Amino acid sequence: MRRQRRGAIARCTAIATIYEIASKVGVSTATVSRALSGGGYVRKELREQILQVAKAMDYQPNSFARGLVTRQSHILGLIVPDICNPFFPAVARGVEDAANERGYNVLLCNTDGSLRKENDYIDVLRSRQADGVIFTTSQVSSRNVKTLMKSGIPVVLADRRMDLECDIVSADNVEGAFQATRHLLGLGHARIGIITGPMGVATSQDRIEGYRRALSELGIASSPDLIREGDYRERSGYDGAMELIKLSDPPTAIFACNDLMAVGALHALEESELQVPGDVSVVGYDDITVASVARPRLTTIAQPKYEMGAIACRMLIDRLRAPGDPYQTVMLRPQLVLRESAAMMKCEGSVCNPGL
Amino acid sequence: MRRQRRGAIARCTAIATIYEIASKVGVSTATVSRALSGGGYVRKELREQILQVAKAMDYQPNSFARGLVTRQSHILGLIVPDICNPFFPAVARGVEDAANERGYNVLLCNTDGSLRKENDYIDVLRSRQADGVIFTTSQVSSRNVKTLMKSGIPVVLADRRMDLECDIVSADNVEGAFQATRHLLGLGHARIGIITGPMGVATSQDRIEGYRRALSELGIASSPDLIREGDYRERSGYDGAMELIKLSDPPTAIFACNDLMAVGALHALEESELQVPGDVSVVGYDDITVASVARPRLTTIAQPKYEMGAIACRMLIDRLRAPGDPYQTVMLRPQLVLRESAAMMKCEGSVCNPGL
DNA sequence: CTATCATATGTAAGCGCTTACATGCATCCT
DNA sequence: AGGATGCATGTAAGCGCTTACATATGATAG
Repeated sequence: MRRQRRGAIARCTAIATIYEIASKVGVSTATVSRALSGGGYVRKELREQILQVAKAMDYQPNSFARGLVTRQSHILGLIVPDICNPFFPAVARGVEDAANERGYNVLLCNTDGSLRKENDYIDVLRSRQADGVIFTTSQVSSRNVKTLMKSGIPVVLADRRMDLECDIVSADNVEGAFQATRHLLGLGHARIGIITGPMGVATSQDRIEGYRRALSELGIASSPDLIREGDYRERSGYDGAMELIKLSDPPTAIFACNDLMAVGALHALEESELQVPGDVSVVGYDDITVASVARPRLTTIAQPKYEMGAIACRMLIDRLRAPGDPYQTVMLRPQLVLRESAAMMKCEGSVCNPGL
Repeated sequence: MRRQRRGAIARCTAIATIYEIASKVGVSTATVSRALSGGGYVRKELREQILQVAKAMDYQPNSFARGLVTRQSHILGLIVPDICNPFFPAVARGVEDAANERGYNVLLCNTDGSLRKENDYIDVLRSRQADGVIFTTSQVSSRNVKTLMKSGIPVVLADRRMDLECDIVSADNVEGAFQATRHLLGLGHARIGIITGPMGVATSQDRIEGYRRALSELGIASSPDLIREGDYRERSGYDGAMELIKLSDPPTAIFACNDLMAVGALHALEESELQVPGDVSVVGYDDITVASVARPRLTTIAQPKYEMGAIACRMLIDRLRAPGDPYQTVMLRPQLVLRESAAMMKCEGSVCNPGL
């Protein structure tokens, strides 16, 4: 006993189907489908008539039905720790713009760095047949990435490394930290403190590496008491700076591994009545909005956030077309942004370090 | 000639289907479906066995197939002008958290205030059978909202009004501006400049209204030359402030209708070597991150951004269950955040305005 | 003049799932 | 005993779409 087709019942609120178009035009659904998709043979006038009727009915293809047969969702998952973290909106924007250009949509997934939430979202994305996933989270569980890839869902890692072969786009953190440190060295600073991100995270390691490399290039050994571990939050920048300036031989410059911590450092110095950049120079990392609002304005390393998102997204979509191609790593160049928080070291009568 | 079922061909990379579970357990797909969904009768041990097998196969229901028959996508569209605008990440986060709690996912739609992009996204959302849509855009075309509602897709407006019956959640902009202005009045300021948002937008109108109301409560007429139209961007705050201080009888306080413009005003005053709050007090609106980073820290009106998103989302989901219920408007209370950019007016020998 | 081919359209299967309906069995009531 | 009821399971239709295949027609080639 056949149930009646929905098309037969007038459901004025719902969206029209190709059945309705077909019956109105007097052709089969196959022809309508061909006319709408542009594939296959359809007489020119017929196609135009169909298009016109579809438009008149305000037709929109049901993407569930379409996805079910084509096995493509045109959905991309974007996994971020927290969109409220000022670093990510620009990345997300880059992803979205690139996705839209190619007819994809973005499902936003905030994980708060929680593995549980990440796992849940992986299930959601598999269930929704996401065509691909972009990870920007700091601690990717490689298990989840593997699960996705095993399910046939390609993955791109943005600003992240892993013990796993896959596509990666990243801003060169070693290079960025190197630039920041060399800039300070060039201004005559020799004792440069660093407030790092969490040691467990690859980006943190890279930035420390860049810092070390710049120092050693000038034959300066990096002293452990000048290195403070932070957690990328303002408070830890404040604390780190406080510790550094209380050292018996305090640094004349501080490199904070992100802007939020740099702002914290600025506050600590302000409270301690140290002038920035008069007494202590400060350099940040990321170039988020607050960097140009803080007083003094932060000299910082700009990351191409938007581009990172856009490129990650394009890599992902390219990968969909060429699943077999070798994995790529795209390294973007961070850029030093000169503002007022870093300046030439004061020479108090004694010898200045030679500039770079 | 029947095509072979996919289930028959081993496709190790793809996700298992209920057919595979059914055949492994030796029951029909209907029973599997019932076991997984929890509806209908299934013997207890059988259900457990099915659940176990599903787990072992790492099964995830195909949401396309499911959506096709249930006519529910569990997708909510979130339309924002630009997620990079610091106001929106928190709203988005609120939406997402509330959505997740109830098993919904969020499709992020940046429109840049462009009607074309908005139209495109409306089509996408209809095509994807979105269960509901949240608008946070400043200029909603009521046509699009109507289109959605006609397609049976409920809509909630966040921080927005319209010439249309629908659910609305909003922070009371009249009240917020009133509080800001009254605070300045209370500090002894009588000449208070205002830098508004674009006049075409309802929120701007409301904030002007609040400003006027606070002034008239003390019998002060609002003078047109103290009102400058801005566009919610930093630059226009700078320009507006510059114009205001060049007045023959310049204001002793400036109320900028958002923090970005307030920061712009701060820069203008700094450049003009006017002390804030010594010479001029400044109050902003929104309480975005920069408000607490700017020097002096901005006294501002905090909007419950996260709550606005979360409540909008909950209203939307409630509406899905009760399509017939009368429309609601939820008004949230903005809150004055006291920082350092506004202070008691200097009394230069002459008469002070009486505090409030 | 028939074989070949490009064009144009229809038929119907099937994507993976839910669910109305049918069926079967045990239990319980009158 | 016969019917009603609750539980457990199976059968198969159908959600709206794409697409392989069948079919038909006119044009072109040999």
